[in-house]
Amino acid sequence: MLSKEKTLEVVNIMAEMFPEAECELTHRNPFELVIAVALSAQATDVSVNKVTPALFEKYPTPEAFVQAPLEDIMNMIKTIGLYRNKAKNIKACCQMLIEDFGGEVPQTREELVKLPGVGRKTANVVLGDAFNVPAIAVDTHVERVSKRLRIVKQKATVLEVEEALMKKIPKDMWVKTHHRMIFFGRYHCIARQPKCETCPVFDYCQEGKSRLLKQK
DNA sequence: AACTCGGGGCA
DNA sequence: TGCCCAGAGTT
Repeated sequence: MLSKEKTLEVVNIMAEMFPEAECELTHRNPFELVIAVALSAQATDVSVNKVTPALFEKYPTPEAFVQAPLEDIMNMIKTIGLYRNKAKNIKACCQMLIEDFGGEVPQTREELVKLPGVGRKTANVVLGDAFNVPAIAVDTHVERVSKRLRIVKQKATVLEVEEALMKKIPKDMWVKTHHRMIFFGRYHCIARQPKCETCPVFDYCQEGKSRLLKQK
């Protein structure tokens, strides 16, 4: 496995690659962030950003979503896939926000994951981006990059990835690290065709080396 | 741990 | 055409 020191070096190199790396999901407040990130499950950030502006303009608050016709929400998010469950989750989520949390987005992980459609990953994004609470959200990019670099073993679970990153990276860097790894995974260490030939962290990457050997 | 949801993007 | 996408919920 990649050592703590080298993991930190790798993250710093990623920071140089994407100095502006931040959440690409459009959001103006914690509430919109919760909904937008929940909608992004198994969908691209690009496709989510296409539907959220109109959605939040029409339904800006939990109260508005609760009163909205389910059919209309479904129709407005139809292009992102999994839209039936997601539309129902939005309404149920908003209902719970009103009934159990006074209409405000809760600021602990235990409370956040109670919200329908909000799992550990979404909760961690909200904690980090909306409330500045240190957390590492492990999505497909973070998981893939961590495994290719052997920061964790190949068969590690999502939770094990999160724990390993928390152990190897200083707490005050958690949120930024998460964004940098996502950018790195999205634009460089791409799932199907990683750009190993031009990769700044190639020297640290076990999978990159074996992949290049295989090509010959 | 494995399975399902799902339309759109891209090769 | 086939594979995958800033996951969550259920079994």
